[in-house]
Amino acid sequence: MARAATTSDTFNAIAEPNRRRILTLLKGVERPVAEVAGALGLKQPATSKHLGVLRHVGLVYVRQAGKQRLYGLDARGLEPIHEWTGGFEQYWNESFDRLNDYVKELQSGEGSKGIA
Amino acid sequence: MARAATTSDTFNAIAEPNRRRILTLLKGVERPVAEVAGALGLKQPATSKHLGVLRHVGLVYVRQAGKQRLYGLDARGLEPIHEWTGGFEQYWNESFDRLNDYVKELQSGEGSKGIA
DNA sequence: TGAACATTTTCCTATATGGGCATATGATGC
DNA sequence: GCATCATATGCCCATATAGGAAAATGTTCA
Repeated sequence: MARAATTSDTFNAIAEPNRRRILTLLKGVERPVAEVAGALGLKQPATSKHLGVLRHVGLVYVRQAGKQRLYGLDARGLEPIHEWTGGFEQYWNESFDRLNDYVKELQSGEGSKGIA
Repeated sequence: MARAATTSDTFNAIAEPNRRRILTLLKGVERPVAEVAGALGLKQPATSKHLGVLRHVGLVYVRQAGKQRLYGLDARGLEPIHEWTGGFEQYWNESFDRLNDYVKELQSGEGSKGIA
């Protein structure tokens, strides 16, 4: 089984670097596809597909403005991810100490293999 | 070009649901591979591969303990993601208002196509 | 050294992806 | 309706995955 469809999972949607760049580009500003494409250095069709994925997971909305379609940010979908990672906050501080202890253990001799 | 290798990008590493479950399982507890596999309902080799990916991006460390290899959480790699999503916090509140305005605009008649 | 346990690695398959190109669809204004 | 601009879709390719099965490697202990 391959990975879960990017179109249904926000984590997967933002796993693609260009899509993260798009979200950043849309902070506070609505932009037409061509403009996003230019900023990314991608062809318009590729950009359109990325926007489509972001739209499917709801991170972006579109509205018609004349001949153009303006894409805008709907960041609400990022909150769950922020919360999920936030649930590890207590550990990424603690990690330092624990790993330091582990390194010390290695240096004192009886550790087994390499770290990481 | 396909997506950046999951082995080098934390965003990509946590895009896989089972890997997220693994990280959760390792909160505050080191566990041997077999135990993780049991909890996930995956075969041991598949689990080993997921742990390998997490190890490559540094979200997990291993240490030998007798015949077993105990995996532990190193959550530091999640902080950048927390920060990245945090950079959108001001927008996921604002989004409500903006989208509400948009919806109102649609209902009042002159909007163009569908939302989202 | 050899047996037994724990985990990793290799090989294989079905599937999903990103991007390019060419083309279809949609929207505007005449 | 028609020509034109803006975007979306269909098709193709090279590549990356997840997971299974089988075999290889590593570790402990007698």
